Amino acid sequence: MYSSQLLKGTYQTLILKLLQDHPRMYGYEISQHLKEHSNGEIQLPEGSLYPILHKMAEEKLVKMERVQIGRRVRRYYSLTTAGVAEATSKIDEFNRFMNTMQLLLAPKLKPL
Amino acid sequence: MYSSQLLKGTYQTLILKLLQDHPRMYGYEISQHLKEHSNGEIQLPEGSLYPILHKMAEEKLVKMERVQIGRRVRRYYSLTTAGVAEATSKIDEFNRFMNTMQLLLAPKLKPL
DNA sequence: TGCAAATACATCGTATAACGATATATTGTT
DNA sequence: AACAATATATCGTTATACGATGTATTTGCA
Repeated sequence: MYSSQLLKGTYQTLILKLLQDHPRMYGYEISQHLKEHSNGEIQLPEGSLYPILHKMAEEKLVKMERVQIGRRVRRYYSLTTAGVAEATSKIDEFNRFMNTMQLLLAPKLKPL
Repeated sequence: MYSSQLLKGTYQTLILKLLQDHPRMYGYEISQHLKEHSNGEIQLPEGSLYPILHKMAEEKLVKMERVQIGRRVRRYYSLTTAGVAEATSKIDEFNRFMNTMQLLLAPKLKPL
């Protein structure tokens, strides 16, 4: 696991990216997907996941629909039009950010 | 400027990296260096900079020495032995983190 | 000469996130 | 029957960053 400090501010971007690539996902599915595709390095805890999802719904970046699965109600999230734009923008920003950081953290060549 | 969310948790790493590459630096110098070498994208505000520096001094990652410059006292910071180790470790962690993020945020190829 | 901008450091109060702990209920496995 | 996994939720605490603000010195230039 990376220090929680690093992850801060990236959760929303990661969730937007996942919803960009999938028509709809539910909370638990999102957390499992991140865990698996990061080799266990990113484990989004429930205490963080659900508040983020609720906030994004409030901001109209995602829409939620309840789907009855047996006796259980599952909450699916998908991107709104605003969410699609936000996803693109956040991912782009993160890529630029990574380029800058790579530049700044690149090993300094020892002078001859 | 990147959203402040993204920068959170990277300031300490950036400062450690700078001190790794320079024998000693003072606060204002650090903030100017970051600004210039990021094309203005990273502007570490004083309200963040000095508390971080004080905290790192408290944690014995850096040592501070006052140097008289004319009538002004300049505070130079340099890495301690523990700071050198911490720098290496933080930079390494950030690089691994970037690899993971690049993987997760890579554009998904459209299936044929 | 005078005044603005740059240099240099500092702190307080606020805002935002993230997270551990905890709770609830269902479903599948042993 | 008991336990693990599935699925969602919230409360209270902690960590961090930051805007605003304050002080003082030095440099540049009109």
